[in-house]
Amino acid sequence: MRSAKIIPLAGHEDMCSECGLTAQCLSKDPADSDELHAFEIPATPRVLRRGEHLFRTGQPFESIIVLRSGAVKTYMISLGGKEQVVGFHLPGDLLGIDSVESGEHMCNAVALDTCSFCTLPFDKLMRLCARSRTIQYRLFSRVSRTILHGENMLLTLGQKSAEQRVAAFLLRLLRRQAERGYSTTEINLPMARADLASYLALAVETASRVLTRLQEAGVLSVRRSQVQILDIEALGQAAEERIDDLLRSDHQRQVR
Amino acid sequence: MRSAKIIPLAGHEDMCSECGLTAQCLSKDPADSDELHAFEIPATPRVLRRGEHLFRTGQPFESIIVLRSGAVKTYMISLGGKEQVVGFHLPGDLLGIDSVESGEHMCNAVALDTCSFCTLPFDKLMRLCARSRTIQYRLFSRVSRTILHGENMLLTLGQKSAEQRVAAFLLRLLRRQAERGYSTTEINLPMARADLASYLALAVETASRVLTRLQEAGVLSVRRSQVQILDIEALGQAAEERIDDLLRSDHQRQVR
DNA sequence: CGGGAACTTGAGCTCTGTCAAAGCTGGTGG
DNA sequence: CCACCAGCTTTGACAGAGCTCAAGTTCCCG
Repeated sequence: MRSAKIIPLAGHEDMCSECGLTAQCLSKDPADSDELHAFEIPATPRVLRRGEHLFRTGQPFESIIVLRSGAVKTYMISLGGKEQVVGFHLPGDLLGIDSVESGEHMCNAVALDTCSFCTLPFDKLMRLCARSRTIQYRLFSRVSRTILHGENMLLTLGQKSAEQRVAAFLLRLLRRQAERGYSTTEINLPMARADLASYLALAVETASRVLTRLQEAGVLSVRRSQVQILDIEALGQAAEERIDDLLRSDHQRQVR
Repeated sequence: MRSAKIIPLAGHEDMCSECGLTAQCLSKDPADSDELHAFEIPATPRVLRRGEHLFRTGQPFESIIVLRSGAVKTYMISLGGKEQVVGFHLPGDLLGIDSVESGEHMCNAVALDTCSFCTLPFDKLMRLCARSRTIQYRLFSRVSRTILHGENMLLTLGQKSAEQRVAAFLLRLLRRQAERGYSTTEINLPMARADLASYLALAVETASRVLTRLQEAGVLSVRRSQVQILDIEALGQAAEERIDDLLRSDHQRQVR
């Protein structure tokens, strides 16, 4: 096991205000950023490289983690010793909320590429919540979204075929990228096929074959981790999902 | 669609203090019960009969629901119009937290038998959280447990066979009954086979066959919704799960 | 007591998993 | 700078767990 050397990010004392993630993080309101600061939140941002762990099962849970850049996968080890991926996380995502009750981490989190993150000590966060309604509400919103996403995963695993699952997965990635202002035609899969497959409850070979099939059908073009979406409508059909305006072919962002 | 007639439970003005669920609900501390009261929480408990809905997809989300008795299933309808069960809920469980972000219910909740529940207006609950650290913490604990359970479901669906899933499901039910002080040898399945199967991402026929097979193996005895556990160790093996002391054959409760 | 819903059982088929092998690729060391 | 190697990915062949369709059986409720 590689040990996780956590590197403090130099030269950034006041990250929250210059984070660029404020819309993704706990509060949109700059005023709240001061509150975060007053509560000594966040601690100095850290950086990890690919393969290093943010935390492991059994370690004491003390802080919620806010991912600032990079990608992280969370996974559990079954009694049989096999790995099961339970989530992929992008900048702005919160990690660790599943461990509040037990007080120790219930899964493992590993960097899929170089990533940086803030740690919000949970007790401080709780105190802050009691003071700031905005932040309290944002936090519950996030948690609510997490639970909802889990329910949607159940629906996916319960009703969709291998092809539909992979297509739906790609759509979700695209949507998340769109929300963050990234490309809606190109995906750089940060995870290995095995991870993708595990997450979707498929065999690696099946996941691979599905991607090949989607490529042969002209829906997309894959080369290792590079995925070009050629026909988003077709991808939507393959997933049996509606594709929202965020992803429509003209790629116009809805402005309100 | 049957309309949900919500019947106020007569003759109970101060339910929280006589709820008997305090250990399951938001606070163990009787003092906090006063706080709940001071915030006009809960509203008058309600009763629903089998088949009636607590809420439906798209209805405005205003209150968290605490189930007091009976059993409830939550489900979503996929684009194809098929029903997907996403949860079964027992007394003490919280319903609706997945809908905070969107402001409207994202799934349906229906009573599997006669059940009673309290509604906690979410805004009042938020204000209460800001005042009582105990309740705030308990609420986050619950939410954390919910997320963790979702992750465990992913693990189950990703790695377990039909037989293992059914066995694991029964074990979980037993464990929940044990926590609530009910039998650890007998289960009265409140849901139809179809619901059970949907939840475990199986066909009805498969679920049925698995139960038959477990019966033939002498692990349990099924008759419609009545399940007698004959060999809990064998059930644990069938589920590939460790069985905790709560369920050990002597049925002694661990006292600390 | 009868009808319908829920459940079980059976037979056949298909999707996906498993096993095996070959192809790529990026990183490392000579 | 190039060659090699380990790990990741793809492809192929095959088998089997679980799904589908269909027909019984049981049970509940009116």
